[in-house]
Amino acid sequence: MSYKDKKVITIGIVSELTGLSERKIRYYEERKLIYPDRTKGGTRKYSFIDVERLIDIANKMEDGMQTFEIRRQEQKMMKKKEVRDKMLRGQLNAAFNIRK
Amino acid sequence: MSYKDKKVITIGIVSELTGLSERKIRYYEERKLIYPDRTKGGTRKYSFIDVERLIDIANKMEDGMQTFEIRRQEQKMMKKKEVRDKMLRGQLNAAFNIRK
DNA sequence: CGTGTAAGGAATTCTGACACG
DNA sequence: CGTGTAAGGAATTCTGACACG
Repeated sequence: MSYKDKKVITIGIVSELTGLSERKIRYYEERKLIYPDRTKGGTRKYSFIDVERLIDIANKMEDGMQTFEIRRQEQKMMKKKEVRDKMLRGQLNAAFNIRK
Repeated sequence: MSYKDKKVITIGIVSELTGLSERKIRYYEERKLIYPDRTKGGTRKYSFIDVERLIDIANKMEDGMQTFEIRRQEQKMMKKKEVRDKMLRGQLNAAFNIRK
């Protein structure tokens, strides 16, 4: 796992990096669009990938998309990816079995 | 500038990442071994490179090296790098002048 | 639905100092 | 010299709620 995925940034910095208010950032979490980690004390911690994702979310919100639509769109992408990966694995297995 | 160089991590997280006490981390700054940024409020912000550097410092401290030695050693490395870069630039210029 | 804001409290960080060795 | 700690204050973050639309 690279530095991009390490959850180490507090919400104030994320707010500066993205230009989004802390209120918005917390709200997008409430709407299951983002999943920060927490310190023992309860402070949120984000990764650079989260920051990139928030910027992406912000763009879609500007385009008039609603949070549930963004979430659904994301789930579709994940589904597509899963199917693609499953097929790829199937082909790899087939290729190996042929050799046996 | 990559994510590694972005100063976005607060001292508590850096402490967890490096295993060093906050006291030590602040002390190494006082000794000019590390240079965090600050928020408007005065809270320190570190980069992943700073974290790597702190781990390096910790190792040298364990080896019994003193802070001023670590600083001096670092300055020597920088000096070497400067000379190397200067020579490289000189050769590049020479190569271009030949073509003219 | 998405977001601003005031409210009160808790977690985090800051500095300067004293201590020990 | 390097580091722990108690002290007091300031900056940061948290949650739940009310407001508007």
